[in-house]
Amino acid sequence: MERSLKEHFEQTLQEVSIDCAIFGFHAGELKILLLRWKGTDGWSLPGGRIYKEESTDDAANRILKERTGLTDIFLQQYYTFGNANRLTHLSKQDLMELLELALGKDYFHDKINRRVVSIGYFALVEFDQVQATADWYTDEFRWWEIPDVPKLLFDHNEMVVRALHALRQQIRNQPVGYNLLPEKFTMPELQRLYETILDKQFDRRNFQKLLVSYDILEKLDEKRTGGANKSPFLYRFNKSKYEKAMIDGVSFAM
Amino acid sequence: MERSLKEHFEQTLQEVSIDCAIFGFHAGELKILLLRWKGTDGWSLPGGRIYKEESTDDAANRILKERTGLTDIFLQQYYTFGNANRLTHLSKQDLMELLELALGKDYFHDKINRRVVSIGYFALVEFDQVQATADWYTDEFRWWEIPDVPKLLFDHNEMVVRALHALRQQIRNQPVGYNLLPEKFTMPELQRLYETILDKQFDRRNFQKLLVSYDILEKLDEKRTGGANKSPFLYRFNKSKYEKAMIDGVSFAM
DNA sequence: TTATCATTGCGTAAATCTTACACATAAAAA
DNA sequence: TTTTTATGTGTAAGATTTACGCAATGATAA
Repeated sequence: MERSLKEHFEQTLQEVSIDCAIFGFHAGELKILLLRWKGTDGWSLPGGRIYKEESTDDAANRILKERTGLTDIFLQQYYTFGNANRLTHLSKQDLMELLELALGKDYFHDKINRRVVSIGYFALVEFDQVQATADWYTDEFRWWEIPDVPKLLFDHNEMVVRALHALRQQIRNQPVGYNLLPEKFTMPELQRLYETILDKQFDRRNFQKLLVSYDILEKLDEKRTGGANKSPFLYRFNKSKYEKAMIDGVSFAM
Repeated sequence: MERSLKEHFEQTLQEVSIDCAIFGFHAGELKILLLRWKGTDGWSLPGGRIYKEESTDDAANRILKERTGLTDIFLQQYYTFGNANRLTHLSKQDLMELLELALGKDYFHDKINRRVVSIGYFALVEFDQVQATADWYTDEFRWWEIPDVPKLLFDHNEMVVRALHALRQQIRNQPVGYNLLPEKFTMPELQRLYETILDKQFDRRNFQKLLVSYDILEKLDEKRTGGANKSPFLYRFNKSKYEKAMIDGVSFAM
């Protein structure tokens, strides 16, 4: 009995990885950071493994730091992917060729035949702060606008869809923007962020009223000049009030 | 390079398990199914491992079937637990004694020193339909009312808290009741279910109006007699409308 | 220099949704 | 037969959300 238990456990050992959907906001568009696998045209989300002494949250933060240089940013687990066939949504042939190119012959046999569980995290980062770097597997990174995201490796398209869904869920119950916008921003910029994430237009007067009602914004005396119109005021988040609102929750019901 | 990659992967192999918070509703109370480990007084959530050919969802459904005899019930992943120390929230000493009792000497060394990632699922079941059975590790099962849940093994108290939170989130965006109530039920019974899950009282007239507005209920000609009062009408869910509402979502904002 | 254009700041009315509450009625118990 | 308890139904007040008007400002074009 004890022996069979032990064998049973060894049989059910898994590869567990973490994949991060890293969202940024730039030029009025929501973007996601993708990596291209070495010598191929296959793209995927940044990911990695969990070390022995790490929690999954620690591993996700480490991976994020390795890819973007950033620490202390918003990062949240949203779903764990464990379809038995999640590595083979491409044809096995195609996948083998890609992985062989990227990793050398030795590896792909294991990779394809072992099941992999992946914990999905999503992160919100300030676009301009990111110093992206590729990893072992990859030799290029690029920010993609959400509608332009190509067909990705493995089940990563599903990951993007679910991460986006989680982000949209998030925005309706907690404030969003602290990690996505620069320190100072205008109300139209904040609105554009919400509109982009939710893919929906809002009345600017009602939007302003609602966001001001959260009591997390400080209106500054400065204005943003340069546009061919009346200069909008700059705002910034009050960090402690913002954090309180993250805990207490808000209701964005537009 | 290829070799070190391979070694790296072997080093990061994980145990992945699934733990299920199984909620039932009986005698006006929300209850959760717990198992007692063999020869000990340590309780835990029902759980198990993932076989090679299974998806995590399949594994969760299988575990649920093994413990309750039920198939086709509401089951949803809510969080993946991966704190490095999640098996040692009891003192190592205490845990070793418990596991040795339950499993024999051979096992516990592995169990304690290897990190385990557990995918949390919660299920909603019709209490009276459940034929509960214990598993390898355990020799007793019992339904516990939520406030009475004792200190559990591992990090399972945190799991219960998070599962309950996920259930409460759920109920505010999708209808609940199909799997928790018998086929026919009265409006006060449905209200009691909502009140128990959310731990909050509602005005019965407003509750009825809101639930009726979802257009998922069929009012029957029958009444429930026996109470020392006016007999309430029986209702049942219209399955197709209920399923549509599960997809489209509802807003329970009381 | 001045008029025009695009967009912002600010405010109010209408519509909708949520909450509070009242009275008649039925089934069992006294 | 009367009392007790809880149900069935409806309406008004309050709060929130949505729709929309108009004056003001900064850049640009005339």
